[in-house]
Amino acid sequence: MTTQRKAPDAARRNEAARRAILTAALDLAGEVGYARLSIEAIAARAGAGKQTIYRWWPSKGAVLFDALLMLAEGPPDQPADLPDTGDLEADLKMVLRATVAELTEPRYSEPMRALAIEILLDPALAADYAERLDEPMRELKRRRLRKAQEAGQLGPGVDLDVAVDLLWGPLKNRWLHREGPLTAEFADAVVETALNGLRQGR
Amino acid sequence: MTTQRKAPDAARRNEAARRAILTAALDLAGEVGYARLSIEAIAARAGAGKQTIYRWWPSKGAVLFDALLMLAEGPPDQPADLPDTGDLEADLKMVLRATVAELTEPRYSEPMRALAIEILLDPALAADYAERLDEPMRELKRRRLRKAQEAGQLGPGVDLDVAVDLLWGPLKNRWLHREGPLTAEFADAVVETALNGLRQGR
DNA sequence: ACTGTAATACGAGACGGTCCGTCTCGTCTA
DNA sequence: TAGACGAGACGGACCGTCTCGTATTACAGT
Repeated sequence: MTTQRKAPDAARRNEAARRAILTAALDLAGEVGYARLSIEAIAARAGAGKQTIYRWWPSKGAVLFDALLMLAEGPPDQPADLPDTGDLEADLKMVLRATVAELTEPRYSEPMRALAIEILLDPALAADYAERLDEPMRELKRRRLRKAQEAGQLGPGVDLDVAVDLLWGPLKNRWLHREGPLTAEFADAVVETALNGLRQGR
Repeated sequence: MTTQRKAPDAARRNEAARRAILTAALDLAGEVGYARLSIEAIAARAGAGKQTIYRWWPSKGAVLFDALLMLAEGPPDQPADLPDTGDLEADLKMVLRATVAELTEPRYSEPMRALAIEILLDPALAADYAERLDEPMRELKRRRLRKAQEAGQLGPGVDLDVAVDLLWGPLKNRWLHREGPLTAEFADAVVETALNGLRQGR
């Protein structure tokens, strides 16, 4: 058995300290970016001891992850499914535009970029993120595309994972690598081009 | 005027030290990955003083960049253009498969991932990389696609930058985020799906 | 319910460690 | 003889662990 460092007692946890730490992490990530985001700075800003952070989170990335989850919990608008009006192109444009808006929103953008970078460096965090957020989201996307495929709106030979990569990959790339303007127009162009194919154009 | 720290005399540069440093950086990146790659370790491995590194490179990422350029200079197979046999699909598959092979090659993969991460953290390095490698490569890709478009093999409304993102973006994503197996089959699927569009399937 | 007690999370910060980027040193070489 | 070189000392930033009192909390026993 793994010699488990005695687990802290969740019942006695200080909720105010938890929120202060997550808020400080979010604010600092937005202000100074990933490169200068340190646990010491988070603790100082939150008025917390470093040990309080190390007691409840395994890494800086885990703090950021929780902080972003907290931020997303404001309005509990967690959609159980992607929109399905029957018009695949319109639905995809709506979803990708929403993704663009989210990735462009200043309050989210820098902390999310910091988290994305941390994920590249930390396999454990990557696994956690994949399990709790990425894979569920991908499953929603696959499901919507599968329904379209069953309705004959998608070629029967299309690999749904490839389709997801084709639609969402370009957005993620532009965002993470700051390779170009991330606009609703770009989202629309990606959807149209992916659906119709390069041969056919828009 | 910017108070320029007096530039070192390139004529007196020790070529052996330069090569030792670049080789050490490459080896260390492959062995311990980005997270534990330090300038101190590079200097120690190369038998060089730290100052020698700081004298000639502005950052750890710049060393990695030069190291990879050195590695790529073995066989000077720099293609001035992407292949054009007239068969766009076959040409694209060939190029994307080559990209997959390169990103999969153990000797390149880890150092390139380390460089990619460094680029995310260092705007100056990002600009340098974009100017010296990424933008020229993108221009080659656009050029090949433009010829296809002029030959009527690509829809006239297709934005060539979107097309490049659609074709190469999914590969880059899978590679950097280790999101799935990076195989020739995946490259082929991306090319086929992007060309024919999701509606049409393969 | 009330209160006493034992447990423990908390803020603060000291500690040794790694790595940073700068700065001397002699030494060697072009 | 000027300047690059290897070596490494230096102060500083953070790391992750630890040890302090202090303050809260869960859980008695009445």
